[in-house]
Amino acid sequence: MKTMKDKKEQKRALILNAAIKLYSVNGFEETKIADVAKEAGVSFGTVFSYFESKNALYEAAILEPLEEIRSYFENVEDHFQGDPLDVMKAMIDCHVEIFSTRKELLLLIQQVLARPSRFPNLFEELDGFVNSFVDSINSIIEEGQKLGYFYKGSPSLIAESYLSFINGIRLTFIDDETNPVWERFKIQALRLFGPFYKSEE
Amino acid sequence: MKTMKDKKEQKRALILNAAIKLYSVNGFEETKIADVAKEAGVSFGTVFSYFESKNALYEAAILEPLEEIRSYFENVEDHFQGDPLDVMKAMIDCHVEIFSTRKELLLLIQQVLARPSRFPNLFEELDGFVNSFVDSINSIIEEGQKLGYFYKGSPSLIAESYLSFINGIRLTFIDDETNPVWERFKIQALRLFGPFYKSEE
Amino acid sequence: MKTMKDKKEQKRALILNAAIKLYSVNGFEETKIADVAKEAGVSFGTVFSYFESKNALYEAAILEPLEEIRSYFENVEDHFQGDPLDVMKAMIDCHVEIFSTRKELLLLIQQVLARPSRFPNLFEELDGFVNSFVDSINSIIEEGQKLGYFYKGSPSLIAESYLSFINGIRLTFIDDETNPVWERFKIQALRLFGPFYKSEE
Amino acid sequence: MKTMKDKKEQKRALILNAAIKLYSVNGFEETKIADVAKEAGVSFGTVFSYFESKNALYEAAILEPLEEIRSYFENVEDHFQGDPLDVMKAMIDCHVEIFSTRKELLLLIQQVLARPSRFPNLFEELDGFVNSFVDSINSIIEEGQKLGYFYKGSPSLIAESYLSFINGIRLTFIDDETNPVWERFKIQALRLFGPFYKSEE
DNA sequence: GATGAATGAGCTTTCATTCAT
DNA sequence: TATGAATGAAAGCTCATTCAT
Repeated sequence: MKTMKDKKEQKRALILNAAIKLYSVNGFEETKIADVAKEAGVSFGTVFSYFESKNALYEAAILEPLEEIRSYFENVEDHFQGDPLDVMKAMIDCHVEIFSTRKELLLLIQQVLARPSRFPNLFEELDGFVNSFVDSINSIIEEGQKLGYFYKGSPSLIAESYLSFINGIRLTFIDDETNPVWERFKIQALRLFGPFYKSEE
Repeated sequence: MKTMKDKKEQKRALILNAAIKLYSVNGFEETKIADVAKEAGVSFGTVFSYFESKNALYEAAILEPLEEIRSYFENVEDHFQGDPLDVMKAMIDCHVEIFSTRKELLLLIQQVLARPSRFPNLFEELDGFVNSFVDSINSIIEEGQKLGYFYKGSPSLIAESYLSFINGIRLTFIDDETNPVWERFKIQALRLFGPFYKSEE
Repeated sequence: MKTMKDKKEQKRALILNAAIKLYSVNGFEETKIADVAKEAGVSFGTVFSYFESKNALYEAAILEPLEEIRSYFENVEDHFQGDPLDVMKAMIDCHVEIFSTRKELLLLIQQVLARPSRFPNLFEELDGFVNSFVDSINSIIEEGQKLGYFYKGSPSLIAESYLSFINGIRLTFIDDETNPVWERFKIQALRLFGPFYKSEE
Repeated sequence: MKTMKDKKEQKRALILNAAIKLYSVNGFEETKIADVAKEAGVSFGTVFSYFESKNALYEAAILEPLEEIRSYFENVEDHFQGDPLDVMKAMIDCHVEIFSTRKELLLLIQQVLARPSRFPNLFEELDGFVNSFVDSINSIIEEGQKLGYFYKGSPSLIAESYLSFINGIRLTFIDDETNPVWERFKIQALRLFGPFYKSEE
């Protein structure tokens, strides 16, 4: 009994991962369910016994991985301790790690952001995600501003700038996945918060 | 003779603009030639007398507008004079103007960047565009670094950061088109170059 | 042993009744085996342990109930005694009772009659049923004609008229199931045999 | 211009007739659009440029022929003149002609009547048709009753009986199309109105 | 050159049937 | 025996492209 449930779970994951891969590369319309099935190594009827429709599979391919990273954006204070500067540095490390290794998810997210009217439910979800993040680091930025670490000015401007920046990196340099490349951008991300110089400079 | 040529040119533009609008909102696959024809106010078959195929129309919809803005990214020194700081400020003004008003083009560009294998010719073209820009402002950044305006470090890192940033803004806040919103981001863009503070702060 | 056999019999009946209900309402094609299973309260695969195929289930759903009523059409003389007029009145009572309460069976029969080439075996069976009925009351009608009760003319014409009439009522007023409605048609059925007036008129 | 419109009209009729033929024989679900196309001698994409969907084609296949016969059922008084008896005889002649030659339409109608919930719009239309007919001959029957031609009793009972009768003939003896067969039933139809004998008897 | 009817490949989705458990 | 996951044939429908007018 246990084994059967596990097997089902496993097969579902197989399909979902195939979907994530293909959707992210080819987009919703040009991804064919037959291709997903082949990639997952199942017959294509099977895809429909695990996911109700092509649309439902797309939603799952975005929302389920989103859950895995949600906490690192919406509960920043829970994950990173220390003074505001340390928190931001740790957060940037974490986010850069996510953005550099999760290209597929970010591409999927971008597909949705680029077509709000086509995917209204998903768009709303992702829009909420963005807003939650901005809210989530608001007080940290304010504290950092008081301590003189960060630029004065609207915390949400800074938060939005930061998010746009890492998102922009991901989308503009789509082929770069190597860590050293991403490593270099961390200092730039930090500079959106305040006038930081690398110690060795 | 002249008039007829003009009329043809005009009809072609009608179709191309309709294509830009619809492709940018709906993507390549979900944009139907019939919809483009209707939006352009021409008959269905006419689209095919001006553009060889759906693919060709897509390429034109991206490459032709790209030409209009190319110069502002690849010949920065020709457009903006003064010391490096002034040049960068003017360039940011110009680019923000372009990015805020040309949402459609940026969305189209993103569609291509997100799917290199699907649109290899276009991708190569756009990849070259990015690299040209980075090269183009290299010497300006170096000069600014010498003058102490800008952060030390790889000029291309700074250039790439900047491009990613404005692109990220465009893509993350897809619905914002109002100028005031974009205005606020200019200072953040500048901060990727060096530790700047608004005068009123 | 006995109990197990009974249980099987019972489960089979459960499935068959569900099939009769759904086939009659939705027709052969639009009735899904999964729906039959759900209606019967058994699991999906179980249907196939009792009936070889969807086709076999359909045949059973028609032929088995048909057996229950066959005798009242093919052995009229055995069931109704008296002079021809009384026999016909009793027969009409009986048939109206059957047609008014067995809507499902009549709908199934009609599905077959309407598509001889699709269900050749079933059609032949039902066609034989009709002919048997016509033969079966032939002598009664002849006798009634001799006694002056019934119209002169071909007995089979009268028999066919009668059968068509009750069948037509059933099919034309598909929603009427109330007995009073059917009661009114009895006198009309009788009038196909001879010029009868209700006593109260 | 005229020619083109005519050609389109002609092709539409080709498709509609093929649909009528196949739908009536095979029913809605088992009729494949590909078969209709083949029967009509067009490619199957063409079917969809004349009719929006399989459903729409089905509705047209029923409602358009229905219009052709509607008047003979809903405007009985306009078509048949004379005393009530003559009107009824003429009407029966007309209706028998229609029912014997229009098997396909009657089969289609029956498909709808048998599945009200599947074809609600069509069912409503046809139900209205039946009621209109019953209303339409009401006064003629009443007049015939006053003149002593017809049985006393509810005119709508008689009207419904008559309609059920010819419908029942059509459906019970699906294969008979020869006129002589139908001719014999006319006297039986008339006997539902009153106690008539053929002159030669 | 402009039109839009005709075509048919290719897609998503359904569901009877099979079969391992 | 009972189950329900897996399969894949088959269907409706879309739409880029062709081409006769």
